[in-house]
Amino acid sequence: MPELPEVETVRTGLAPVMEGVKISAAKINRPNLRFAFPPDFCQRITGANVLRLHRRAKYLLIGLSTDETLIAHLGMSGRFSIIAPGAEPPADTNPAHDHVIFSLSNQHRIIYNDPRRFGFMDLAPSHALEANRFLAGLGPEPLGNHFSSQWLKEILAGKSQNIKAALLDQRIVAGLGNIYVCEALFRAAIHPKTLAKRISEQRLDKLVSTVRDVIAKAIEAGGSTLRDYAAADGALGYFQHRFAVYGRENQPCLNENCTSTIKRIVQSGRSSFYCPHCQK
DNA sequence: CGTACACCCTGGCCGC
DNA sequence: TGCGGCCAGGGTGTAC
Repeated sequence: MPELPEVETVRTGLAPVMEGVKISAAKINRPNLRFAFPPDFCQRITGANVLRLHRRAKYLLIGLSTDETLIAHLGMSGRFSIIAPGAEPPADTNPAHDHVIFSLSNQHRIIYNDPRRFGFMDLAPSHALEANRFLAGLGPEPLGNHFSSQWLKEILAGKSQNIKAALLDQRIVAGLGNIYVCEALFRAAIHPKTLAKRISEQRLDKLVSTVRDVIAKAIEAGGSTLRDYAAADGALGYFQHRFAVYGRENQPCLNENCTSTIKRIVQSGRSSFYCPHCQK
């Protein structure tokens, strides 16, 4: 489900309820999501105080007073819900998929629900997070200073990949998914099939700024709600209303003076949406 | 080595 | 209304 803006929205929703609060109990309802939970998962987090919530790429990072960090990935359909004291879980989630339940010392519960179970959780030492198998090797954050046209030029050299696949590669830039790659390429007027290493530095500059812009705007909008995504407080994102190409096959291109319609092709097994007239 | 593809899983939607 | 087929925001392991 969630790409970087959705995970960031989840983080800002969970932080006020979790930060500075003790995890009084934890329960997992199945031994594994996508992967097995780390050994003694519940035992290791029970009694810990939550320090700060962070995010890296599409990973939610929950720093604990035990000097361990809980790493959570929401896969395609993962959702955290905050249940206030006496309140009921959201009616639109199937309780059969409530896989992890955290009980907090402030009487709130946090439920992790994930029908497809593509999400997963891990624990890693907070002082050596970058060595964790999921976090090691991630590329720069799209909103950070290390993501630049110089970096792209460097890392794309020698690769024979189209730009769509390159931007989905988390080692090249961390946190983009199918939606925001499609949107960024449209705004940068780059055809998704373009061989990445052949894009000029000037066009890479434009691409870097459109990636930054689309991600920043999506975070401001609270992410995109397509099917079941909602922030932890239940709020719906609304960036989906600003999609220029994603999910708009056969609909008119929104650029002024363009009479073309949006096309859909499949690249590396996923849909790419683009305007054949505006993106070269 | 890099790239391509199958696969993990459920649910919603579409067409018949 | 029921059912099969297709599609979905991701990441990994394996095969070339």
